[in-house]
Amino acid sequence: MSSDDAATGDVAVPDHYSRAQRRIILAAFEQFAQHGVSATSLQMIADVIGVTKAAVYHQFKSKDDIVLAVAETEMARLEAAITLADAQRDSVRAREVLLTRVIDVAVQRRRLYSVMQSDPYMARFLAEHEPFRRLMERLFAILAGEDLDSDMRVQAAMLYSAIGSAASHPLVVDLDDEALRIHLTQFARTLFQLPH
Amino acid sequence: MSSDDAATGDVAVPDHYSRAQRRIILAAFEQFAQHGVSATSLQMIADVIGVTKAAVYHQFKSKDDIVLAVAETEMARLEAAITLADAQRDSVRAREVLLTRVIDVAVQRRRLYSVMQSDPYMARFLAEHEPFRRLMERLFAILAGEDLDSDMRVQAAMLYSAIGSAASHPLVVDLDDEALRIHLTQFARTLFQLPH
DNA sequence: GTCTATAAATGGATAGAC
DNA sequence: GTCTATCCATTTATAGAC
Repeated sequence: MSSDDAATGDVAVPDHYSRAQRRIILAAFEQFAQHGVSATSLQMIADVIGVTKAAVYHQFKSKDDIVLAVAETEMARLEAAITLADAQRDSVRAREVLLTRVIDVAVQRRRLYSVMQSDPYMARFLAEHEPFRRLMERLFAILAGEDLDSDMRVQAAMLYSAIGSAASHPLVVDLDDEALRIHLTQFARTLFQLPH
Repeated sequence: MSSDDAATGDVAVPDHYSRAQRRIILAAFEQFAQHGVSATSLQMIADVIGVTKAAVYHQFKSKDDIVLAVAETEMARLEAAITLADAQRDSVRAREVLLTRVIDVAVQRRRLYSVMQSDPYMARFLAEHEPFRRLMERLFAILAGEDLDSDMRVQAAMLYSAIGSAASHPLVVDLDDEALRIHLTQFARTLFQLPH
């Protein structure tokens, strides 16, 4: 049920995962964010849900499959933002919309988001994951505008990673969502008035 | 010998570590950068140096002690930058000097640097490490200027984490040091012309 | 300073009962 | 879908010889 989805906050978990799988995905993400992927054992995930390791293995045949499911879930949020941006009439508006959405996601997810961007295991995992690479291609293409200049793509990549790291910085945890959103927006807007 | 230090690039390794300990620190950092702290075992570190685990344990009594030594080594670079900045006559120059040095360190260290800023294990470790917290206090105080406004400290924290993440982004690995330095400098300068 | 050997715990993963 | 029980590899860490 979609009302159930909204309540548990797992709106973006792809349809093809069962209820049991979703509980694992959410618990895993929680632990990944707190301890990092490598330091999170299946036992820890099982403990959070209140089942045994074997029950977890019944839903996912390996730890990497759980990492993949977590990645897919988070990628779905980005995908939605990119698709919305692509639907805009001009590239300037597309960039505007994408930035707003990316900042929204970064604010809502905060520490969770940093797992995707900076966890060493996740980074390696995503680097070899084609769908993720394509997603980043699309994202940077929109942020860089029609500009084929490689400098702009570097700037876009820097901006994107900067948003993620700035949103999850310890000094920022005290800010409420609205304040953080304002800071990040100012941050991004300033950077895009680049004298290039 | 200092010529030896320069050759092996371990200039910043604090004096009180022996040659054997330095080799471990350098090897550990290498592995931390590649696999993350949690995913790096003492066996991996020992293999890089070509000794056994027991030899490593003879130099450091626990893995956390190695993490600490790595952190101290990297903090020494930051400390040098901050001390130099503090020696400037006015706060504007101090900020200028600090930014330049921080960017230098970020460029030189690149992927190594991301361990300090984004590795989940290291982040937890440093969060409870008083000397590191004091170092960050000093750094943000200089970046924020005399401005006691908490907004400026947030901006400073964002800028600092942004520099680190931007410097270690995959899309940036192809850039040579000079190009990266220019990008990061432009990045930082743009951000500090904030309309506040 | 380095080695072999080993302890004790935990990791990922599987078999088979309920 | 969940459980108990188990396997095997690897982990941190120590003891004691050279």
